[in-house]
Parts: sequence; C-alpha cells; structure tokens
Amino acid sequence: MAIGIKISLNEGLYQRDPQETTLGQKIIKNSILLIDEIGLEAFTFKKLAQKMGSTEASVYRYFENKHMLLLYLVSWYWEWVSYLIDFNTMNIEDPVRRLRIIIKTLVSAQKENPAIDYVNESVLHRIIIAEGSKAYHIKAVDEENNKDFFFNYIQLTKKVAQVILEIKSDFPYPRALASNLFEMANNHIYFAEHLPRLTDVHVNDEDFSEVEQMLEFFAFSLLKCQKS
Amino acid sequence: MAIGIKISLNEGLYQRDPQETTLGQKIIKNSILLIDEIGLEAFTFKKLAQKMGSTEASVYRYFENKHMLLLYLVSWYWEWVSYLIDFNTMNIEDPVRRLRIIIKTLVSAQKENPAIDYVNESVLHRIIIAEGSKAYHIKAVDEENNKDFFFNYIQLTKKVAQVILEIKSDFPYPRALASNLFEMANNHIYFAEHLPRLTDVHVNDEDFSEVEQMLEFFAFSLLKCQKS
DNA sequence: TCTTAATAATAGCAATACTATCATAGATAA
DNA sequence: TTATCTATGATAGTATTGCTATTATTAAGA
Repeated sequence: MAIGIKISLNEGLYQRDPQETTLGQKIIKNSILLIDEIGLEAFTFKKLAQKMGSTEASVYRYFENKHMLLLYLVSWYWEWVSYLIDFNTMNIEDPVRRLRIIIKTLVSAQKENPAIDYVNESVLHRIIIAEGSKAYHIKAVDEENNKDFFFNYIQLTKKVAQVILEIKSDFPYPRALASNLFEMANNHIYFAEHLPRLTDVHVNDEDFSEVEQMLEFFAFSLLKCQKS
Repeated sequence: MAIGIKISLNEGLYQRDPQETTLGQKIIKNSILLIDEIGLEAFTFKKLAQKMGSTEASVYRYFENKHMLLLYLVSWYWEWVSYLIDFNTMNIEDPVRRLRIIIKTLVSAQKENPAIDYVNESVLHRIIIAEGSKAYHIKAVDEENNKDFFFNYIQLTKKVAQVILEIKSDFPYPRALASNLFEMANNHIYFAEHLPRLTDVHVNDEDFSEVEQMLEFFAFSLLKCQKS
C-alpha cells in the first residue's frame, strides 16, 4: 500500500480542500470520530470545533454544511474502495476472480493497511454503513447529481458492472447487481449488528466473512456460474 | 378492499394514538404531504402545525419528535403492505405464485384502492422510498429495537422468508433475500428516478413493472426455479 | 520587511426543538 | 343542571442549531 495517496474528489464538495492543510485534515479526522461517536443527527460543526480545539467558523470555511461534509466522507470512502479494487485486481485476467476480489474488498476495505494517517478507515467504514445512504436520500438529489456529487459511487458501480458483463455479457442487470452488492454489503453488516432478524449472517468484531460468502452466493447464483 | 381497517401499531411509537382522533388523523395526513413536499430534513412540527392550522404543542401531544413520527409512518406502511400481501395471497397454495404476488405488492402497493381516507398511500410510498431507511439508521437503533419499534418490518421479513423456505427449504439466506427484496424495491425506484446510472430499470409515472420484473429475476434466479 | 492568507475569537441572528402555562370549548358524569 | 374533565389552542420561554459577519492575530510568502 502506497503512503501518501491523494484521493481526488469533485471540487464542488468542499469550500477549501481539506486534504491540503493541517486544519483540513484535522476536520476530516475528527469529524469521522465524532460522527461515529454521537451519530450524524447529533453531530454539529460547533461540537466538532470544540473537540478539535478550533472554531465553528473555521469549519465552515472548509465545508458548506454537515451534509456536504458527509458527502465528502462518503465520496472519499468509495474512491478509496475503488483504488483498493484496482490495486487488488491488478494483473488478474479472470473476471470471476476479479469479482470475488471486489466482494472481498467491499466488506473488508477497512482492514487494509491505512493509507492516510488522518483517516481512520475502520471508523469511516462504520459511518458509511450507518449513515452512508443519507448522502443521497435528500431533497436536492437531482441538483447535486447534476453537479456530479455522486460521481465516485456511480463510477464504482460502472466499474463493477463491467466486470459482471465480462463474466456474462448478456446479464440483464449489471449496474443493479453492482449497486446492490454495495448496498447489501453495508446493510447486512448493519443488520447483523443491530437488526439480526433482517438477515441470516453473523458478524463478530470485524470478521465479515459470512457477509462476503453471502454476497458471493448471491452474485454467482445470479450469474449462474461456479466460483473458480 | 375493506373500508375502515385499523392498522395496529406498537403503542410506544406515539404519545396519543393518532388514528383515534380527528386531529391525529390530520397530523398523519398533513405530515405525509409535507414531508413529501419539502423533505424530512426541512420538515418541522411548526411548519406542519401551520399547514394544518393547529399548533406545535398539539402535534407534540401525539408524537415525541419527528423521528417518532417517521417511524410511525414507516411502520404504518409496512403493516399495510403486510395486510395487502395477506389479502392478495389468500387461498393461494403455490409458494412460487405467492412470492410473485408479494413482489408485485411490494412495488405497487400504492396503486391499491386506498383503504383509509387520511392516508394518501401513493405519497406515503414516495416517502418510504426516499426517507424510509432513515427510520432505523439512527444512533438509538438497539434501544428502539428492544422496544420492538421495528416490529412490522421484521415481521414482514419473517413472513416473506417463510414463503422463500416453502419454495426451497434449504435456501441458506431466506431473511436476507426477503429484506433485500424490500430494499431493492425501494432503492431501484429511487435510482431509476434520480440516479439512473445505479440501475438498469426505468420507471415512468407510476409504472414500476420493470422493477417488478427485475425483482422476480433476482429472486427466482437465486431460488433456481422457473416462474410458474 | 511588508503583505497576504489562514485561523481564532467573538458576536449576533433567525430557526429549531422542545417544555410549560393558562384559557376555552365540548363532551361526560353527578 | 351543574360540575368536571379532556383535548386543543394560544402564548411564552429556553437552549441549541445553523449559520454569517467582524475583527484580531499569527504564520507564510514576496
């Protein structure tokens, strides 16, 4: 794993690029910890500033509001997963093996060696699981989609859909299967931990292997091919 | 469709039962319309009271806060879907046909003849699609789950999981498939309308037949059996 | 050394998320 | 019938949220 990757994100997501400054990095680092700790609803820029030893006004210079900060974190996460997928599937020809690696990466991204010291990938993963879908379940979804604010998620879907089509070129729902794998990966980790009667899998600590198995089962059953 | 069904919900969801009084019914009716209109984030009890010609304090006598109101609406919706499924699958023996009817009901519940005059089922359906998952993506999920606040969703999952097991008794993920069908039904209607590159299906107006087809394809491919 | 840019410190304001009190109108019970 | 009880309305008040604005200070660059 390379040190010092810069995750490249839509510039419209922030007012000032948080990756460029120490304060920006502190905002990212502490917002991840604080959202995880108290939840998105209770999270405010004032509390964040207090935790960081900075001020509300300074946080507002980086992000327009907490929704944009969430969108930034979500985009960061999916871009990072996308990077991991590229890295882990490099030089692998067989699309079936590529899809298996994609699924593994989806559920265990947080276990990779941390790439960037101001992002706790494991905690960020929890946030994506618990709050991620709130980033696009908003009234202004069309407007923000026009500004390409969901670019990273959509690109990743496209990438995985292409692998699916390599496996079975006439599969009728490649993008739906791809996005569903992402949603299921997160939902069923959440269900296993909080609403266990909505799923059949179990997780303990950070062992998500049952989720991985289930996603493989779903994907390869639909693609009517054996895991190789 | 019977007139005057009373949807029975966990009493912990409300302070005073809104189904019992005119004001309560007005709160349900207008909150559905207002959340749909301005979105959950912008929705407040003050705005609701203004729209209704009542007061903030009166609304608080029915619901502790807007989260509980959302949870009430979501529970109401799933209980109603559950009722429709029971009604529509009555006297049908073949579990494969039952599952097809369940899927149809999931995507087109809002088209059934309205059962209750103070609930606009079509608008409520839009709210569930756009905001429904926020009902359980909250910090207090475990606490609320202990109070059985997600009872209706969990029961419905159980019911559908049983049908799945009737089709294929050794299917390893009956509850996960059931809950995934619900999530997909809502997500892909939302995606088709707002983030079309995350799906392969299209919807126009209230024609969700492509979503229905896709869910059938997913379910029956996984269950490795033909639609009958 | 001068200038600029970034941050801190502080204030302020409108809206939100409630809680409390009191008045009143309608239904119910004595 | 009167008394009372209950639901709602009317009003007020408080702490917090979600910002914006102003000024001071500090660090970095020219």
